[in-house]
Amino acid sequence: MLRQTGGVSRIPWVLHVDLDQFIAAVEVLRRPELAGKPIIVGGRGDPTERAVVSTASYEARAFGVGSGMPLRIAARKVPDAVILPVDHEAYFAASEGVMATLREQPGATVQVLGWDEAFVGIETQDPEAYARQLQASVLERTLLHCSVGIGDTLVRAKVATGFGKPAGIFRLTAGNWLDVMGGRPTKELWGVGAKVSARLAKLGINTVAELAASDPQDLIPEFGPRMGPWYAELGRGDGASVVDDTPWVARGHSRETTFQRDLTEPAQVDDALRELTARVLDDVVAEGRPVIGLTLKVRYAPFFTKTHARKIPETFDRNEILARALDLAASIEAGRPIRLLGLRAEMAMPDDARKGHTPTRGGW
DNA sequence: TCTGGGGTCCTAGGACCC
DNA sequence: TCTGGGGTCCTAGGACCC
Repeated sequence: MLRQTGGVSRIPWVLHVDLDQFIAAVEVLRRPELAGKPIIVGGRGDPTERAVVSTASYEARAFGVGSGMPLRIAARKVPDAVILPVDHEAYFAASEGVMATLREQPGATVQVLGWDEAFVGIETQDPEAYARQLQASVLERTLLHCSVGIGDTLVRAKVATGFGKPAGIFRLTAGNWLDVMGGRPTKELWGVGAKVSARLAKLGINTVAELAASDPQDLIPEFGPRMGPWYAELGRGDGASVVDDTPWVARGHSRETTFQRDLTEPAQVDDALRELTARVLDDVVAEGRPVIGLTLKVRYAPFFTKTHARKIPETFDRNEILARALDLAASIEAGRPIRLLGLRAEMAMPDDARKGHTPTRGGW
């Protein structure tokens, strides 16, 4: 993959750029007096409500607070915390500035992964120098710090970033992957969570090195024909190395509501569903593509989730879709208190928009 | 008084068809 | 009386990510 350009050999690299404590950092930018304090951002900023932590500043993380934690538990851990409501517009605006800066970098192909992270594909002799320049540009333009992972595959670049935090740079390639990651638990891999790591352990695979050494065929009985071999590849850090800036096409839209008090009456469920349907369909209308399926998600108290899915004809109008949603609600278990209701509309895809079938699950 | 809200993709099993 | 084999579609649920 070496390419000669003007007598200088340029090598393709994947950079993974990740903003440091992004949401908390954006809040500090508009309220500088918060710098250095433990900040927790989540829900409406009220720790007595049902909500979870979106981001905690490093000062709050020192108390054991992390994203996904119930807000009231987090508040209990850090009595002096500054607790702020989530402000999507502000984070989106800051994110736009960051991504625009990345796209301005010479020769960069940018694949956005979320508000606060992106892959950047480049060809260079010196990826560290490129990364430092990129960090400086982002800081100058947005006043935000980021860490950069350098890799020869997407997976290695993504994992490398964790070793660069905060505000640093780290390189992971086929050459040092096993030295750095081999002894670590499989759960530290991007795409392996609690459940999969436990199933791997059942097969005697506990570390990344053990997963890397496993025969992909041996993983098929446990994980299926696609995911089995994919996990083995993940253990080696292998996989795609091309950053893809193809514009993203949504597969569907969903809305969820967690009720501060559990719903108990069918009429309450119907009302909530009418509202959710209206919001989901507004999103779908903006896309201009027909709805081909509905999924109703119900979380019963204390913590048990059920989904009900239905295909629907592309020709359905708003009223027919609402009727089908209410119909799905009829399958809800009567008498059980309901904590959360969600509705997802799956949309027909444009003809050429289906990408290749690499298991990705939310990321790339 | 534990548990967000927005997504993506995979798998199993039954229904159905030829 | 016994009960193919291959394929596709649909539903339900699982897992993971930011």
